[in-house]
Amino acid sequence: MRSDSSRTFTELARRRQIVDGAIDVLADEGYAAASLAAIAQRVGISKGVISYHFAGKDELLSEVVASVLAQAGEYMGPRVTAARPGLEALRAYVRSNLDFIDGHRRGLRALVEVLRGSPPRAGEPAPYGPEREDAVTALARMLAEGQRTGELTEFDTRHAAVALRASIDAVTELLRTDPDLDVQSYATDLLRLFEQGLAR
Amino acid sequence: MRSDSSRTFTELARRRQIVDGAIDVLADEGYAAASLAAIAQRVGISKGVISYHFAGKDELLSEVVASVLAQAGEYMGPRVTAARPGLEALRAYVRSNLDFIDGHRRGLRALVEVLRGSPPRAGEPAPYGPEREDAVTALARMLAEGQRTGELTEFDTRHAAVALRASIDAVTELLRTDPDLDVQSYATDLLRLFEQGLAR
Amino acid sequence: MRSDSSRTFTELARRRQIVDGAIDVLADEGYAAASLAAIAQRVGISKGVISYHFAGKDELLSEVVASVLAQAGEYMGPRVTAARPGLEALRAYVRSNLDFIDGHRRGLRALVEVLRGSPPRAGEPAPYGPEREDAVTALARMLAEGQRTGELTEFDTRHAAVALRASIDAVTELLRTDPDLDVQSYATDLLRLFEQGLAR
Amino acid sequence: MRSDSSRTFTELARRRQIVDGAIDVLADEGYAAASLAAIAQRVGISKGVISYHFAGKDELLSEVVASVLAQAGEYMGPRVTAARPGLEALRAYVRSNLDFIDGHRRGLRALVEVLRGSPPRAGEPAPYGPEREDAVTALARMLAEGQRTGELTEFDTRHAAVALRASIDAVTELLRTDPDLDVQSYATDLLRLFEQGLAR
DNA sequence: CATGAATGAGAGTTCATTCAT
DNA sequence: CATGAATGAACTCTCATTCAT
Repeated sequence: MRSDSSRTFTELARRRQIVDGAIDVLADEGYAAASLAAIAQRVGISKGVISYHFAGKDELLSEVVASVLAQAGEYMGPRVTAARPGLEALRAYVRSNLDFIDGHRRGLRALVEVLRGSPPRAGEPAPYGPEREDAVTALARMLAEGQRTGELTEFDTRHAAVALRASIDAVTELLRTDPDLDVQSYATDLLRLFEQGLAR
Repeated sequence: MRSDSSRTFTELARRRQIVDGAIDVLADEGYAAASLAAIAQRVGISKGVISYHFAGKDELLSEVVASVLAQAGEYMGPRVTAARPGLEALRAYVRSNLDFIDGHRRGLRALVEVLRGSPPRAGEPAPYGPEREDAVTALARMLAEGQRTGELTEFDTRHAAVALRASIDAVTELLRTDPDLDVQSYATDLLRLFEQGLAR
Repeated sequence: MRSDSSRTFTELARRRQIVDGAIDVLADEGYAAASLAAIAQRVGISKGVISYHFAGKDELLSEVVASVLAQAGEYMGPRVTAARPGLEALRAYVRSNLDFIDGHRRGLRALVEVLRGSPPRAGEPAPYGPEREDAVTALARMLAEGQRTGELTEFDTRHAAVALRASIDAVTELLRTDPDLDVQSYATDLLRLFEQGLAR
Repeated sequence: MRSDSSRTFTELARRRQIVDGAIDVLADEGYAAASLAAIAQRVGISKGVISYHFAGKDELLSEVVASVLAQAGEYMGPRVTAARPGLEALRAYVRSNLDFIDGHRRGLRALVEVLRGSPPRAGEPAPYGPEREDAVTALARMLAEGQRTGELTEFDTRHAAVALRASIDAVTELLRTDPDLDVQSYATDLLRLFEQGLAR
């Protein structure tokens, strides 16, 4: 993979444009309908351009995932960092994550489509499995920090992290069928549940 | 849809065999690779046989889902019914559900593949969305029952049900990357978390 | 081809039943939709029965054609024979033919479907070409007879026969789009046209 | 449907080439044998190319029909227009139509194959039924014009038009079994028949 | 840089036919 | 006699990819 800095400005702009088009198609029509032809049409370019700028469909979809994850990181990072380590950081994490999900529905929808649609390849880890694992691990670390500060009781941090991440991720799916879901309220309830459930 | 009783013994056996083959392929190679050709090859029959016994791929995949859900129902049903309504029933639900997941990994893997892979059709509800919704609703009812018995405090039962179902479902995904996961232990932790989190 | 007399009564009844079913499907749904499965379903038997009673689909369709042609012959034959040779016989031919077409729309529709749908085989005469040719020849003979009696002038009888047969056959097609067509009136006009056109 | 002018020169050439190949296969082997594979093989390209240039088989076959009809129009139009309205125009119509049929046997053969082979779709008019109807109507109008000029007597113009069109169309079928048919002579006989039959 | 054109593999589906029971 | 079951070939169509221009 070439780094961003090795690319010209125009090239980066084209890639950005294509990735955005892919997100649009994925969000609106789903993984199966997100053919290169459909994406090219949405962007208003020819299929060849995509092949020219991306090694293949896989790289394009990776870029979609990376793009959304990067945005999420940019949004959540400062908020979590600003919080006091431990319970407060956990709250910031959950709140900012759900805020982000609520505010970037299309991007999240596209992300989930790629995660769900990508076929596993024999002999390789599940597609985007490492990313998931990293997220769980990071969350487990925050919970452990809460234990260290004494705000949280003893429990298996990985198990709790798995449950919490799943509970957060469920919202994207939920929003599809119920766009009027009050995400803020869900965040509050989720935090109350986990705080009380994991409190000392 | 014809009923089981309108089918001959041989036909039911073939359908069963094909459904099992589909589950195998789905579990091992994922949704995208589960072509009729692949399934037929796995079973050792020709593609035409599948078309002969099923109206189409959709019906076959529906049968895969129905089959696993029916098995789950058979396993969980008696255990939940036997328990005292309220908290005890909730415990039976979570335990038996995770037990079932642990004991039917391939079936669950296949189920998830179908749920994830099935492309949405314009103007229709998300594929198997109703089934998901039903599961959440059933769980919410159990939580409400716990509130009525006084074992659980007041909270949004739907929100909690969403989180709990997501936390349970996460296990199937988890088992793919970590087959050694101690599901029993996860069940215990999950129950502790939710019981304490939702207790009066 | 076995003769009728070499068949048991039951067998003949079954063949009749299947041929009638084929006519129904052909008339209602067209050649392309007239699969053995569709015909078997319409009759209420299994596909195998058809294969048992007919050497193949070709023989079945031949039988459909033969059946309708035989009916037409039974209807028209006596009427034409009863007429005085020459112009009167010609009138009887055209009238009774159009009468028959008008009264056996489904059979004619089926007949036309088979004639149109049957794919030509390399090295063989056009399907049912001989039957068509026979019909033209017969008609040409009647016209020649009219010339001999002096009722008709000199002209190429084959050319006129071709035109007349085509003008008659056109009615079946016409009836499809315009079921209210007044066939009697068409017959009258057609006869006037040809009589005057070919009169001495 | 895109217009010709929105297509590149190369694309138009390819479409032309494919349409010609389709005509060849249709004329030589009939509708049933005119699969995309057969057409592609005849042209010497891969099946995909056809799908690339045509939305589907239907569009290709429509193009075959349109192509032949357009050629016919180009040939007949000026000849009919140049003639004095009434009987003379009618003569020009019949003569030029049969001339065209005689000179474009393969195209006509292909046209007839498509017309005959195209399966009817439930709820829609018969395939290319409107085109047929238009042809009959146009002919009826010419006959009516002949009545207005006093060259023709009173009769049902639609009935006569149906018969005349059928008599003309019969030639294509006839040419298949009898390639040596003298079309000119047939045209002469047909005109004499109809002129005398419809004359005042 | 970008395009249009072409490829070829693979998808699901249909269907006439065969055969053991 | 009749059936249900199975076959295997052929069908149209889709799509990621490649390539000459």
